[in-house]
Amino acid sequence: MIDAIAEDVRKLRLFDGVADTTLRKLLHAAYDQSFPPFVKLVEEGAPADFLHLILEGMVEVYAGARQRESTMAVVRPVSTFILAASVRDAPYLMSARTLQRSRILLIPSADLRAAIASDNHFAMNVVVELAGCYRSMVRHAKNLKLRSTRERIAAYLLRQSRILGNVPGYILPVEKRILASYMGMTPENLSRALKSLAEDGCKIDGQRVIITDRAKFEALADLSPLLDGPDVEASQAGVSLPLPLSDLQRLA
Amino acid sequence: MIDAIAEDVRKLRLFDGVADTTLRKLLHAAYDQSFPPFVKLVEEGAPADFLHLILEGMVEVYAGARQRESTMAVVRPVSTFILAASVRDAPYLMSARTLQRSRILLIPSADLRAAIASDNHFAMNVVVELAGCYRSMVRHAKNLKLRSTRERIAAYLLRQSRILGNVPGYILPVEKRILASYMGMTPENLSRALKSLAEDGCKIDGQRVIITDRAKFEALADLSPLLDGPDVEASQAGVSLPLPLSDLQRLA
DNA sequence: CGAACCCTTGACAGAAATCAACTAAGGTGG
DNA sequence: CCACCTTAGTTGATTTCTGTCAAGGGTTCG
Repeated sequence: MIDAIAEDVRKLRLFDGVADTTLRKLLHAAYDQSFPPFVKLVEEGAPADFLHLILEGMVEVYAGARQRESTMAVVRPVSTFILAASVRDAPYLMSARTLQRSRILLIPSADLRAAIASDNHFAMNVVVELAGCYRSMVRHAKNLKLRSTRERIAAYLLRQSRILGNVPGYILPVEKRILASYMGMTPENLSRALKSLAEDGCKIDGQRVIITDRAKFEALADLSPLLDGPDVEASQAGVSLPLPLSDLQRLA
Repeated sequence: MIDAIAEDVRKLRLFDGVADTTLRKLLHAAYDQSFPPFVKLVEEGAPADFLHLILEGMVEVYAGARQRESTMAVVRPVSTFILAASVRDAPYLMSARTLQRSRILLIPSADLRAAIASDNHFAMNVVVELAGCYRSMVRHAKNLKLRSTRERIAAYLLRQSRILGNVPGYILPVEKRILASYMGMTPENLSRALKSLAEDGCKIDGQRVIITDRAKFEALADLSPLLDGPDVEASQAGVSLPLPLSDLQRLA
């Protein structure tokens, strides 16, 4: 079992170059489990007993307070989520639920901390991963505070295109209501804003996005590495922007 | 010189229990420098050549885009800022400037990374520190997305009171325009909102805050560890909420 | 076939940004 | 020591934006 997991887990930057003994210690008490869609994996406020790695599927990380709820990230393979709570042995600050059937690897937080303490190389990987998570969250906050809703949406849509190789069209990777929540607006507001983007060079038809006037749309989105991240780093970040890499998302 | 610094630096959780040899390596090429108020220490987009530690004074961490600008944090001694960029050898995502005369310790990022790689204990400290920074930024984002402006303000004001030992009154640690920016609103809006809080149990007179009806005000603020942090953790986080600990801030 | 649920659209109310004017306080230089 | 200047803060009027409520279309799934 460990060997089967190890193969998938090796793809993770977090374990890159880590000694086999460390990996074995991390995996010996780990669970590799498949969950149906819409299952709550993590409850905010609960003690962080496990580090979660998503191997397959899609997970929404969200937070709530006083009836309200907001999507903080959508995580796709292969990456970790809520690493920070695990290493700190602190309560989760965010909840998580599957959006699709998902395969999740659960590593006991105590084992994680032990591995950090004993394996220098692994510790360095955790540092880099955590720093990436932090930078993702900084970008998220910056987006909320420095861009208008139309700009946020345009930046998001153009970013997706760029990640897929500057394709002119693609399919939205997540439901619009989740997108709306992620970007800090209501679904109604997103709907209206998307419609209005037609005059800025981007047409949205259902789940399909078509960039009709790239130059004009780029001017509105005004992508910047400091707000949107270099492509490379985006895929390193554990808790990051939705990363639509599956074939399904390419426009037919 | 190193010994003089080492004494101050030892207060930092980041260096707690770290071997003297590591500390010496970190400090041998470090600068310990005093800056006047309103000096830019860090420019976003620039390569992260140094880890910054604030030993005395007050530093504003902020970000800009397209004319707009937003305060992301106000940092007080003794803590680090922009640790993530340093360990990743990546461009700063945020700028920083002094708000008062401040004493800053600058440690070359390369030395920092070398120390992480060679000293396991230090690496663990960095992991914990970074995780704290991450959690602070998550809380900041959650505040923006889950609370209304009045709630954000009330939570901030009550948090300060709590940090100072549940005092009924105190002096605001930073200018209101910076507070407004930090909380994602205009100064005008903050001004009006502050005034309106009188009917919710908190009177603001200039820089002075007086909680007149604690029960009522607590109900509005609705503090939660998941949004505001436990007192302990707040002071651990490197990039964190403004922490008004100086005597000046206690109400006469 | 019906029941959810997502998305859209419209009408409205509320909140926030903007613009402008004014006050107050602190610092500078005569 | 005072006049002046700069800047933070406040207040008001107005516009723009956003959330809310309500209704209807479309899809999926039992």
